[in-house]
Amino acid sequence: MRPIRPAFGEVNQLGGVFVNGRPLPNAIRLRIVELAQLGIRPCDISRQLRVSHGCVSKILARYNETGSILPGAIGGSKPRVTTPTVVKHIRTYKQRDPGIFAWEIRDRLLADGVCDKFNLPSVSSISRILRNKIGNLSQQSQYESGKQAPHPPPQPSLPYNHLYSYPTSKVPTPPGMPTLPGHMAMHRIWPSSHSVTDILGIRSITEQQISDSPSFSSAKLEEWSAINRTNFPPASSPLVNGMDKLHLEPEAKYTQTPNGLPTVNSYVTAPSIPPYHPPTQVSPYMGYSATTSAYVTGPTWQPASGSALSPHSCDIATPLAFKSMTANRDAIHPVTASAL
DNA sequence: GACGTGACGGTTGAA
DNA sequence: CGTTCAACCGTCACG
Repeated sequence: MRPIRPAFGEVNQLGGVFVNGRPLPNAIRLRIVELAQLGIRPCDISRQLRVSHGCVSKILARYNETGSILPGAIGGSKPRVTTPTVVKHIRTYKQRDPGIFAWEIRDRLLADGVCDKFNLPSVSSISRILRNKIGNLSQQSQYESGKQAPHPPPQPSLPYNHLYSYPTSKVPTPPGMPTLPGHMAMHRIWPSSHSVTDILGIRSITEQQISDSPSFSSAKLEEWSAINRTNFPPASSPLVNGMDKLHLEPEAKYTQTPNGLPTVNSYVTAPSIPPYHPPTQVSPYMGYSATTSAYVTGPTWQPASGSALSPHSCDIATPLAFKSMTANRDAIHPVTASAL
């Protein structure tokens, strides 16, 4: 499993609880964007949610840029460009033309469709490959060329390369590919994504998944995780960035949602909203959950009561639809969490 | 006072 | 299986 994480994150200057190195719960992120959309100033959002203004600024900026409220993919490595297939092709080229230059190989990789411009190895990479992996080409090549087609296998490479076309989230904005405009980013693989528009107005897939499906949990999560960096869907590559950010890792892992979502409660005295209660099901990340709840339900955040709200609570008219949606999520996410 | 930004200490996950 | 490395995180402080 994972190392036991700090049972109680840390407390920032505003009194908010956070876990160093980890993203804020999606609920909070969502809340930040929501409030911003409602015209609340970032500084007020910061104070209200007890999130540093730098963070608020960052999240809003990201949202404006990508249309996603989700954090970027954390960890992992860039997928290698010099995949076995690529190496194989390079070898083949070299075999066929021992005097070929690295840049020529590069061109050929591109021309032959072995690579696209985004996963095309650099000349230096090719040189390295030639040096390290195909160094003994002369001998090896003869041997291999014997059993391998003289010409580069047309397709076998495709699936593989395809997979790496836009490697991962780690390469959100490949050279030549400008960061996606927010609106575009929002309508990618997961249309609903986390756009506030969707979240506030339209029932996004997410919401549906969560609120419509009582059993929403592992299945959907898997589905989501499949979108995550780990199992990156190659097909979505061009829009990878935004999509990638849809990974729900933080939410899922932290079980933050049950607690994190709550936010709504603080703003809305919605009778329909179930009283906030700490999840009884403990996930591996319970620690964080707890903190999150503290975080969210901090002193001025008394969701359950619905009355002891932050000063702004009454000023904000959160759409009812959203309220209920959130309430639903609130109720359901513990399951999600436990499923993990 | 509001806000953008970079340093910092931290986590994560593929290699 | 532990380490490395490069990505990301949020906070904080500065301007």
